[in-house]
Amino acid sequence: FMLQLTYIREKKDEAIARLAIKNFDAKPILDQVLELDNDRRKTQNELDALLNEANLLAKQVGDLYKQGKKAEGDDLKNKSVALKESSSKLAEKLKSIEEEQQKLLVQVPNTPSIKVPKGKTPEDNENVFQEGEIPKLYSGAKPHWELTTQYDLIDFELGVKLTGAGFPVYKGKAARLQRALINFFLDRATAAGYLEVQPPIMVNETSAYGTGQLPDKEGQMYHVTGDSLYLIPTAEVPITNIYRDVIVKPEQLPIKCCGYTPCFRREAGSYGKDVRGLNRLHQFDKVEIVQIAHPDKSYDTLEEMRNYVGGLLKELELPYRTLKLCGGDMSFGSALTYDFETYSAAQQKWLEVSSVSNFETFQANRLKLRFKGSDGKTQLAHTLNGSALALPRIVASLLENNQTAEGIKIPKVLVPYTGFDIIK
RNA sequence: GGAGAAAUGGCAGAGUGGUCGAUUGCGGCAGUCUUGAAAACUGUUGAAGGUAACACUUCCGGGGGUUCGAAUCCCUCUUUCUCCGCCA
Repeated sequence: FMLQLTYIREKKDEAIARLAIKNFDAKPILDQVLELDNDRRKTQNELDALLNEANLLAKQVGDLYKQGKKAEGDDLKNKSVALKESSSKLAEKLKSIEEEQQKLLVQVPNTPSIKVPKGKTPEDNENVFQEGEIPKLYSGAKPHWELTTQYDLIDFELGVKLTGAGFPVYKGKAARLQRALINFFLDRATAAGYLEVQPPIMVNETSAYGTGQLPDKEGQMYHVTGDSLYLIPTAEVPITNIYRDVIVKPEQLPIKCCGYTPCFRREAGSYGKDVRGLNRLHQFDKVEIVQIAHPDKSYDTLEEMRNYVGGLLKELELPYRTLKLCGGDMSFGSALTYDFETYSAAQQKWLEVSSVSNFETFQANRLKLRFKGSDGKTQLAHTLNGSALALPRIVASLLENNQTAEGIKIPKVLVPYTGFDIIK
């Protein structure tokens, strides 16, 4: 998760102006980065010159020994030893400069797209689309955490016994509904051209670093300390890391992958109503879509993904709205993000069910995910991802919005997957 | 888990201390020939830093060491293969 040095070097003012949209004052840190960069290049030049000299000397020493000129060879050898000392000192200096520079760089968020609205709080997000009627519920309507008990669907208490809060147990028709949603989402994604992958749900440190979970968000992941592995917070991590250190062929773009995985999040610091019922869990299921796109096409790709996710919600007959996030509400790595929210009728509030983002080169830079351009030069690709979709809040919305005096109705499109059309 | 072997460019596979960033083959790209294609022939073909462009530097699984000099020797970690054990 990093900006490119050449970009900072060439367009510092633009970077500062754009980062201001995210309410990030970049000038001091970028100035420092560039200062270190000058230092770095200067040091590297000096080091290169020394190493060059040492390499030439080594060759001469070899030649002299071959010719039997031992005394002259020994003489040069001593000179070379002295060179080595100063070069190793310089190499150390270079390393520490690079480390310092890296430490600063990873603190700088991605520059938002110029399309991103200014703002600081969720209230400043721009509602760009809304679909469906907000349903009027009958007088006995309940929030989903009461429905799940009433219909014996989800046992939160049992999850506490087995594991802890935020690890619910789905039973009977609820378990079947989970499976139905996963299959429905995967079927739609593969039909839309996404390659289904089933990745590991634990990743190593390098992968967690590659998509930016480390070093900053370490506390948000479950860490398996014995083997130094992390439980994935989203399938984005393993799926995107498939392309770490890969140079793809330009004709392969766009690359489209999807995958279902459970997701694990510690959600430290959450409390109260926000975590009630299915609103926020430590373990939940999600189908993720990921695309790797040519830089010229990535915003078209983002719109395509946005339409795709909206289509899913429409098929599920859920009222939803699409928000273009303002600078202050965007994530660290995103250049442009659309959030999808479904309306939870019984809770009378919008629930975020998907977030679709273009990371431009920010992730690719860390991942070293590149392609060979038409000019023959390798350059960074753009990465995008989105949930399509996360299950718990979809389930919450389905239960609440579709409750009737007779029972909870299942949307038509899911019936072939569930095998029932109503929960009684 | 125990014993042994190995890790080199997109792939295969040479290279065991000195002009080796690396022979060669395949693949890719460009050209010759051809109406076009194939075949054949010729050339070209890794990445990163650096430069206006060169130069130059670094990279032979990762890390460390020996040496004037390491793909090559030593240590260590990881991974893969073979055999044995265990197991959904």
